[in-house]
Amino acid sequence: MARARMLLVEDDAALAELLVWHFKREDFEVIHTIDGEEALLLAREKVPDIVLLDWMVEGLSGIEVCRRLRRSPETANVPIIMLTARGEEADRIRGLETGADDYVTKPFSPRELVARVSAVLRRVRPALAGEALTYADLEMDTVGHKVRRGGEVIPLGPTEFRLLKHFLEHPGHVFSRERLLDSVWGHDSDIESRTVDVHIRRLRKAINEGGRPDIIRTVRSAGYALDAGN
Amino acid sequence: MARARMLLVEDDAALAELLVWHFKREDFEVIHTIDGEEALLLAREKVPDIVLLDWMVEGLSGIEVCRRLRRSPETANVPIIMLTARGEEADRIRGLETGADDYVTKPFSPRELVARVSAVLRRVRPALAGEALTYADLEMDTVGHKVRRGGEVIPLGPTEFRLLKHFLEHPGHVFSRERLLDSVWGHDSDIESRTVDVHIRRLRKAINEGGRPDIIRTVRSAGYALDAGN
DNA sequence: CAACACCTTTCGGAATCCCAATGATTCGCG
DNA sequence: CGCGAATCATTGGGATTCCGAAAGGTGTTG
Repeated sequence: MARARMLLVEDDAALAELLVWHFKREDFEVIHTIDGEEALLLAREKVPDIVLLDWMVEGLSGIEVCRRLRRSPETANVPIIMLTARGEEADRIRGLETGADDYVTKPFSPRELVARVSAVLRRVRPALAGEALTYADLEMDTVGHKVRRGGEVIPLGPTEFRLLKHFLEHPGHVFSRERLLDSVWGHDSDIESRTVDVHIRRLRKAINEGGRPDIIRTVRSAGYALDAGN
Repeated sequence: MARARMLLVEDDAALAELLVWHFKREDFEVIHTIDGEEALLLAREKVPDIVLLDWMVEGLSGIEVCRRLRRSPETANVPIIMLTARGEEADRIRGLETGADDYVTKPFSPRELVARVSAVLRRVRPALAGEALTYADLEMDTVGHKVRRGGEVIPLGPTEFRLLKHFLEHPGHVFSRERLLDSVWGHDSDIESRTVDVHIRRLRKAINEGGRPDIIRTVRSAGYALDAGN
């Protein structure tokens, strides 16, 4: 699954294509439109994680799109980066004061834009900027204490959460029950090592809900590991 | 009281004076130093709301200061804007990837810098930028001490108000009772952590009035978070 | 000084955890 | 291949921890 959903509003076809290519390579899901009105509809339909907005687009001016996005509750907190050929200071200030999070003037390099997008996302949705732990179709938001598989939220008890976190921090690595008790429970817990089995089972049950493939591998006489197969 | 506390790390005396003047006019409390080492000490002593950091300063390089600020838990989330004469793309990208929130190349106009600072603050600490805080259909007017949900005004006690404000400033983030006591009550309050539960309950009761969906999530053994689901 | 609003502590109930016993699977070896 | 031994999976119940609702306390205001 994509790292983040981006709405790109840009009427210069060549530039748009270039940006789409770059951000897709960065594992973004990019939705592109050239029209301001349509942008608002698209944003409402499926709220994006970030918006790149050209100052001059069809339909509505970029600044008006920005203002309307900010006014609507669902999209009020979506970060917006303005793209423009107008390098005038007054325009830049106006853009920022309208509610844009950043303002980039053409010509710019795609790599710098990627860096700026990352900087904004890091701030707004840390889970989207690499703060999240992922493995295969599993993702864990450590800050929000949330786990998803294939986009669906998975409820976990505290111990299962810590257990999965430990696995996600060392994917593929096999851990003995004793080491898991050390790392996940704490150095001084006098818990039966068989108890680990129980929590492994619960974790499996939770993340394999609905017939998904098991991604926890049992290594006989050694322990357990996170492993999607192959 | 000042709107926000700024730490300015800049060794060009003329530029520093200019910036101090501009930001004081914008009602910032500006603390100025020309030295990287001292900047770190000052930042730890009284955590600023935003840092302006010149790339080349005495003592340590700006980029090193940035990295160390990020590494220290108290200052890890303070927004940083890099100022520099080095306009090279590689430098800009490097600055952003180090954890800077924005990167401004000299020469720049003070007015634009003010606008960029405001844009970053609006994002990170909206309350400091005089902005309304919003999340889903909730909105808080920090200046007028008013909270609405779906347009309807919700009456809140002082503690519930501060609590909600803290959540709105860090949406999605799970906070332990201890951290909430620190952030919302104050560092030196020796209050039972159970008390937090009660205020959470009241907050819930108030904002969910009339059968609205609960947007405060309880994370067992971890704390609470503002979370609209999905 | 009484009424009010707000804050804190207490206590019952529910979610979660740990353990032990039983059943299932895998491995080693003749 | 087949049998025994070892390891793992599963289940249910008792103990524990943790959360939520009501009662009790404190300060403030008119």
